[in-house]
Amino acid sequence: MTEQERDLRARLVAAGVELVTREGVNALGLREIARQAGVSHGAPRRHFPTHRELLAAIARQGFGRLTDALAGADALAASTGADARTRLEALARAYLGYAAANPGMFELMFRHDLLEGSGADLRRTTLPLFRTFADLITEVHPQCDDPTAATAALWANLHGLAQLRAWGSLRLVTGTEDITPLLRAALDAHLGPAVR
Amino acid sequence: MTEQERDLRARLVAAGVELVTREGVNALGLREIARQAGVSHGAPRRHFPTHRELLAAIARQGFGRLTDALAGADALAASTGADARTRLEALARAYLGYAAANPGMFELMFRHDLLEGSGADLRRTTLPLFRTFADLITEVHPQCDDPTAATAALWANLHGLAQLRAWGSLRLVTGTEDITPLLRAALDAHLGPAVR
DNA sequence: ATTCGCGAGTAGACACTGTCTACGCCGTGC
DNA sequence: GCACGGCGTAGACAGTGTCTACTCGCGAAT
Repeated sequence: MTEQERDLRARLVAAGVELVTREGVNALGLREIARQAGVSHGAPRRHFPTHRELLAAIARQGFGRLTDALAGADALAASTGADARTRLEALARAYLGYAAANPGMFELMFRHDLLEGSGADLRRTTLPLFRTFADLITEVHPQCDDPTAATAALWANLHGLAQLRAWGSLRLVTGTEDITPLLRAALDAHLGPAVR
Repeated sequence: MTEQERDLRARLVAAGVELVTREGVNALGLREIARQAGVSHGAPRRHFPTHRELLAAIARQGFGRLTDALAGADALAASTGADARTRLEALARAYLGYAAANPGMFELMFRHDLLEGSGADLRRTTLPLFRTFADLITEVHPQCDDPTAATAALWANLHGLAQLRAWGSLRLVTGTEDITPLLRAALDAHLGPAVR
């Protein structure tokens, strides 16, 4: 059983991932994905009742890869005996790095109009990711009275940096493509300065 | 000259604003906007060479309203003799309030795939908004060495809160629809605690 | 005053999309 | 040996954005 003969369901998702990575989210037409997978335009219907459910499956793959990237970055940082603050910085860099390296996929993942109906499932896949952040936050801020709020606020900051960079306004405002000073400012704000 | 007889260009934009406010961004088909304005589907082409340029004009209206809302909130706070920190809080609330009250418009405003080509102009319209934030930031943090980065980081935090709330993940994580604790955490992080 | 030109809106064609339906095909179980 | 059910094909259908005649009305120039 070769690559071409796997389950059509997995092949369609793989074709979609390939497409969204190479051409962006508006190249993810149902017929285009079917063409990419080498089947007729009616074939996806046997595996996904509607176009949006296929897109949701593609986005799920993206969330999986993002979670893997974050887990890998955290494991790498933890293996060097880094403290919680440094590990959080590694996580943040991994989040922004994924968004920058996969702009089309990142856009799809948070396009709730395309994922409506399966959005609840997708949102749930971010929960372990969130918990990783929350655990490190409570380690950095032991006497924080609302660690969930602090974690959500930091996550929102990272997410906003990713989105505004993708939109192009950060380069307009800062004059450079490099957002590491912005990331540093955000981390310093939420976690306190790096050196105390 | 009645409401129905104004320039078709303005009427199309008004119809689009109405549509996106009532039905969301995926109701903004070119033919649908034309129907809403009471003209044939070819009429918009005389005023907007392509569908995206019409959408960009609609989004421009949204940015204008957002800027107005922020300016109004800042003026109101300033008129009561509030300090910079309180005015920044009012601005932040106005930003999140606009995003919550006009979810469709807010989504359209940052959908760069729909606004490609006119995106640069739209981004520029956010510059005065950004300067308002930056001025207040330098007032709160006089000896900040990079106020632009601090301002961009705060803006990204607000934007991320707006987007993640629209996406629904904040409610999943915090268990409530109220994001004021998150906003407070973000403001405390970037500006320091309210009471020093 | 008549005619010319042109801006503006209409209507239809075209290629494309997502969804639905009828059909054929092939492997499995009785 | 045969019916059946799952899977992919192919066509129809309504809808979309864009493009191209076509018409109508009005202002200007002769």
